[in-house]
Amino acid sequence: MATRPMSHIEQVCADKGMKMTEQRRIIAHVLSEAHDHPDVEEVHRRSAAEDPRISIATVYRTMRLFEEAGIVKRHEFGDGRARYEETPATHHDHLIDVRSGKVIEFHNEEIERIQQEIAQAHGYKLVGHRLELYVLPLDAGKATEE
Amino acid sequence: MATRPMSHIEQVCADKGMKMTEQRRIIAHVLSEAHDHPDVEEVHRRSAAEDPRISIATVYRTMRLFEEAGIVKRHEFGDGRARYEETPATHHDHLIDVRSGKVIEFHNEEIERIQQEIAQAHGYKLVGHRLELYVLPLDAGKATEE
DNA sequence: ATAAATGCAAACCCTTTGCGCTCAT
DNA sequence: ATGAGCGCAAAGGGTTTGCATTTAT
Repeated sequence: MATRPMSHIEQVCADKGMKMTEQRRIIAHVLSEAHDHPDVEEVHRRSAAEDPRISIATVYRTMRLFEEAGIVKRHEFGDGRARYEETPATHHDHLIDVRSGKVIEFHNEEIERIQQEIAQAHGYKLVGHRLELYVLPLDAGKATEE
Repeated sequence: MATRPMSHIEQVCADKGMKMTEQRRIIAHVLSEAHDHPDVEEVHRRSAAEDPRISIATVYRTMRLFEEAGIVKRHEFGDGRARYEETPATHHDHLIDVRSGKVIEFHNEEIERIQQEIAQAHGYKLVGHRLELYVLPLDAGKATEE
């Protein structure tokens, strides 16, 4: 109902000729605004805040749709549920503070290059990779497990 | 019953003073023999082949026990279930052929070093990482998705 | 008008767990 | 003997899905 400007993702969906329901519009907006890596429940929470007539099933279906369309990227940071971010223009990997759960993005050209080399050396073509660094604050050495 | 030689893992368990049931002995043996990355169901299948009186619940409990004791390493290669390998003496990462599911181990000192540097540059200490390369055979460029 | 999308609740998959029985120590 | 471990089946958490209803086109 609100005629707010089209979010980036909504624009992409429209360009792809997707049927744009109010639910999709809202989820697209939520994801476009997100600067973190929300899980489905969180996306649902934020979406429901904009319009309560939206079910978690729809969020699941839409995340899958968006993922398969390359609109969002799914991550599994080891906490059992999937986390999403809008497909980034520039590739990056993640550094996860295991104490706070905070996620920092980084990119390292050298690592990217070496990965390619490794794949090729084994007779393969690199089609994807996952690199996550699990870390603890330097100033908090001992108090935690693992 | 069979007085076969102690598997490596069984030895480690014994050294740690664990109560060694026949089930644990068998699971330890299965894992010690495995040269792949079996999931729980597969570990159960192989264990049950040695002795059918072993439940999947016990396998789950034992995998968790072994993992927490540092005896095995758990991996999540993106297919939804956990996969295990005996904790390797020398650290390595994985290269996964997305077509066949084949897993190849590799190690690259340069990447390891850069990871440390990245963590430190962000004010963190690296406590773990996950690096997986998803690949396709060089000679099979187009027939598959993703 | 009509096929696609939604909401609801049931089902699924992997994993964990409560409980009474069994077994290693 | 006795507490840890086991099997069973039920429960849990995240995710998917069948079906009747709603909605974008």
